Amino acid sequence: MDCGFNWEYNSLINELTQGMEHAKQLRASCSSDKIQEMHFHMQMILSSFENSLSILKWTGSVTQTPLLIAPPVSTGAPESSISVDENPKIDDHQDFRYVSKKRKQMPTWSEQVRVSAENGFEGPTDDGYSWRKYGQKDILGAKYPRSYYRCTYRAMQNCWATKQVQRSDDDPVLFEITYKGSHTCNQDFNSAITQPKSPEKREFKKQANNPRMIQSNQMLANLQANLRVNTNELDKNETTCSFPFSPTFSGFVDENLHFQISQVDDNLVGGYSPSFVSPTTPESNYFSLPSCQMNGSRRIHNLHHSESDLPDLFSANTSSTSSPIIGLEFPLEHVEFDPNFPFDNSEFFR
DNA sequence: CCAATTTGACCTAA
DNA sequence: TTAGGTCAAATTGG
Repeated sequence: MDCGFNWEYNSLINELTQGMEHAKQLRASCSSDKIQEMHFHMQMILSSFENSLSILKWTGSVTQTPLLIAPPVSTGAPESSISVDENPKIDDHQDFRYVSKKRKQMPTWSEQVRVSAENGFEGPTDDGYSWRKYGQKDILGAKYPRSYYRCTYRAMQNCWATKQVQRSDDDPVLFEITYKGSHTCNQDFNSAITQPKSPEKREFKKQANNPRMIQSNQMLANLQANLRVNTNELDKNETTCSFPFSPTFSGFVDENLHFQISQVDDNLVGGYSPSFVSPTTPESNYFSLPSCQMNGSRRIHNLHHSESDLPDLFSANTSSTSSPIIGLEFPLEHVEFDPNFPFDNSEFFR
């Protein structure tokens, strides 16, 4: 059993274990009056079932896939481990540097996130995952540049999840976040090692004395009553969209966090998982164990985000991405709520 | 010093 | 040919 299959097996065990735990807690909640808690546990149980089924479906499909070929290990690029190309070129390093057909087949889904001014733009500062910005591009016809992020643990844990962030032309408080590929990393594990100060906090410190920022934040706070986090347009029409792990929960209000997770309607859940795509990158089926492990010599940063893109600060609202795949205890517990949320909103007030 | 971000160059797909 | 996506050297910042 190679590392990849091990991963699916462990994920499956993990999912089922979580499901059982939540079922137990649900049973306990039933004896009390905790409706919200019951709702939450029910969602988690459903999520566990869906994820488990997805893992099984995917594992089954992969074992029937003749294209799962061993790549040249030296490249280390994702495209090298599996290819949907009928004539995969596994010798040419150049062919693996840029987007391949396999990458294009990665599960893709979008979210529209509207800036919430509740609590003066306070909010979760991340979506539970660590992202590193690797590019920004001016897009033809778009007022704002598009930012490109990939998982921080790409090299460390061979996680090839990426996301693109595009601010809406018409509505500057609305951001379209496109996720490509699901996380195969265990960010819980990383976060357990250290919890460094988030870049948002560093950024805020930097900007705290900036009068313009103060004014902007005050003005933005005035929008408070009218704005809400919005994740309900998750690109239902995109047929290629497939989401390996179902949204974890929705509509859950955590009174301790003073934060409302946006509603995700039931149709959306159903529309997310029919065509399952690998919960892990195919290369994780090939690479041996070390690629799945942490590099202990490196300093591990967790829950950090770009300082330049607002949606990062709110993406933890999106139930679809808020839970780490492995080791999920309770995603909200890992969300940092930064009251000093830095937000370069100067563009609004030019 | 090290890690994250920025940004111009490069590559691919359409 | 060109727009979009990615790389990687330079820069920034803790």
